[in-house]
Amino acid sequence: MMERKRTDCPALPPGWKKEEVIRKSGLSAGKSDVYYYSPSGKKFRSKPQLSRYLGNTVDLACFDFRTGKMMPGKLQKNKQRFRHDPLSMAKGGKPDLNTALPIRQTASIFKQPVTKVTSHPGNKVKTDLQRAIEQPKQLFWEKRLKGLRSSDVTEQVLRTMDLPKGLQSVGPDASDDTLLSAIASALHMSSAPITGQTSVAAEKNPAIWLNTSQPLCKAFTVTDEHIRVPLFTSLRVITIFILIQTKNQKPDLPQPKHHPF
DNA sequence: GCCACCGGTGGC
DNA sequence: GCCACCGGTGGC
Repeated sequence: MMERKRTDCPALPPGWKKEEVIRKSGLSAGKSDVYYYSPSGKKFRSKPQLSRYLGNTVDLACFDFRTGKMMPGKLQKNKQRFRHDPLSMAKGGKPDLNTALPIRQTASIFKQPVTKVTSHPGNKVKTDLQRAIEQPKQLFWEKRLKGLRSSDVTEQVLRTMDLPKGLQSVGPDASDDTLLSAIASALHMSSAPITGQTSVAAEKNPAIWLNTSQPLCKAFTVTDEHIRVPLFTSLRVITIFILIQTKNQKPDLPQPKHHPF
């Protein structure tokens, strides 16, 4: 039997292999089928099947099953509709109770769900539709960014950016270090305006009042003075403020595809 | 019973 | 018309 090669597939986690098999006979002779093999050897013959298996751990939205590559930009046609969207509901779907685990916010390019810890496995979860629709979020996830440093090609650690005047962080164990990362992340991950935490109560009891769609940063206003800051202090500080301003004016700016860290 | 392989078809 | 997806089955 001819040896068919299973090749590594860099778009998938380590250990996954891709195989292409040419049809030898029949009406479809000459066409090919693409299969994937998990590290444990399980065979997959379609994207939906792969998607069901990988769940939240890998985002296959841009994954092209035939070529095995991520195709950024044009999101691959996504027949997988969410069960709470209007189109699916019209077709008689049931609301999604959304028990899927949220994605861990890390610097890794692989998306990992948070770890579920169940102290009483026998307990039934009460359904609360209102709550079930919104995706749970990790509070204070920016703390993970602490201590991350960027370096140049020679692995020389780059000097950290100076913080713009007037920025203050919010929450336990907050530092300038994480504040900068938090703002940079917010700029990259959301197309909404970045305002910081506008609720005063967030400072007293962040666990309850924190706005999870905003970085752990006290509310701030960008002034002309910020932008007129002398050039030598830091070009990048100016860049960050211009980014904030631009974004607040035009929420539709195209966003970078990659996390900054 | 398993699975490699090709057919059939729904959705575009 | 094409093709992604998956059903069905022949050969083991």
